[in-house]
Amino acid sequence: MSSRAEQKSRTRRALMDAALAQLSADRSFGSLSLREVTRQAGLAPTSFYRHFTDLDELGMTLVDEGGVALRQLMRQARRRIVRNGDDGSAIATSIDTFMEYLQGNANLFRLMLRERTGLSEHFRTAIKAEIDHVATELAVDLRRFAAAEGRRLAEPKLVAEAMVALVFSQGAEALDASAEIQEQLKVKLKIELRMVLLGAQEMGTKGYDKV
Amino acid sequence: MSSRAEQKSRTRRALMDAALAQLSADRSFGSLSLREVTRQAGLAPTSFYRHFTDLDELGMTLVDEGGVALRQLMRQARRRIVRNGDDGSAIATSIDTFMEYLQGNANLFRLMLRERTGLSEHFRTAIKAEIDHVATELAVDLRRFAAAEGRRLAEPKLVAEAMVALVFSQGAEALDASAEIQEQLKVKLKIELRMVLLGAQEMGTKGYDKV
DNA sequence: TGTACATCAGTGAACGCGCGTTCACTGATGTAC
DNA sequence: TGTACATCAGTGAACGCGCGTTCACTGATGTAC
Repeated sequence: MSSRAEQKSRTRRALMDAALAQLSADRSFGSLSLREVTRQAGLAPTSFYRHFTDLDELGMTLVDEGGVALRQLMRQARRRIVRNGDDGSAIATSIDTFMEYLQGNANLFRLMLRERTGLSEHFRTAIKAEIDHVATELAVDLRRFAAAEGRRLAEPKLVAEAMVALVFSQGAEALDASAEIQEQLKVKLKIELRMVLLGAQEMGTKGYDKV
Repeated sequence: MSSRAEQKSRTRRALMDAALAQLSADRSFGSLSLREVTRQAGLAPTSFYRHFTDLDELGMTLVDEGGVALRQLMRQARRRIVRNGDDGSAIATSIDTFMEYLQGNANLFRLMLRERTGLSEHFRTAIKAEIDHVATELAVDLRRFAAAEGRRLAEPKLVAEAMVALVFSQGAEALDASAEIQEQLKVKLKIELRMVLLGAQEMGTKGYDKV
């Protein structure tokens, strides 16, 4: 890459980081201003247009990045679980991996969580697609684990969706919590996920009793 | 109440309704403007100050209203369940009640959902408190139901929190969905809640096996 | 290697706009006698 | 009931401010020969 192109992509990155930094304060993406973002990146407002047509385009780029990071997270969790062997702590390992990821990508995650119910249809759809992707992959894993243990699991996709919903819900709380509170959230989350999995196994084994 | 005071409270209501109406479009509360709200309410911008010191005060009033509505919802669901007798469909009845409420108070619910992860610490704390209140009440009910049926239920509070998280997560999706999709979401939600409850009963009966 | 020209990331001035807030006001409603 | 005065919800003009966007520019980097 030419040094001019390198410089350009560095600046582009600086703009994205500036936007993420603003999100870490109590800001929704929709309340960001182009001038603030460029100011934080140390650029003139007009320079923004050399990189993005508007803030929404920058936002969608960040959502894409969040999606990529989520998939990395899943892969890493899977690798760790396999490495550990099946010592029955797949859930705990996944949660640990998730929480580590949360620490390292807090602002990216904040964007996903905040705009999932946020401003624009466009954003919401994109984020929903990323989350759905995670749930689908998880469903495949759950099916595989259940089969490997010779267990029946009712509705693996629903189990996965419920788990993802719970993880994201706790994740939102964990974002600005102290390390101590985060530990408590991990314990709670672990029990909640167990309940879902156990219930699904029961339903898979004994059929859908009314509750 | 004097007619002057009545008129004043009508205007106050009009401002709150105008803000809620704006939220129904793709707007987060933080992106509302005082001028837009007063314009929609048919008032001069300056009139706003006769009713609220700023938009945040109006917002907190709406959050309070959302909390009241949530409690009404719980009471209504409980009444219906009792009326139906225990035909084993307590979950279905609760979900139906919730979805009806969602329809009737869409904008209020949107505010709660959107600002739960949203702008200000102040808002988030207030909304979290309302949701926690719901979970606590639900935990009491769950404990009672379980006792009535002579079952053990592990961690009723966690079960309640997981259920509330799932209901709110699906609620967010249901908000702008078609009637058809909403039916699907209800079915999914019902199964997910069953899983949690069944799993908790298993854990209550057989102890906390590792998963 | 040296020279002449093209590209293009970043700039600074300028624009019109909607914003929140202030202020002194108006006139209907409420109150005291 | 009638009169004089007080209250106060709602107003319109005005303010300074930060915003997004346009435009013509600069000067370093890249390219052709």
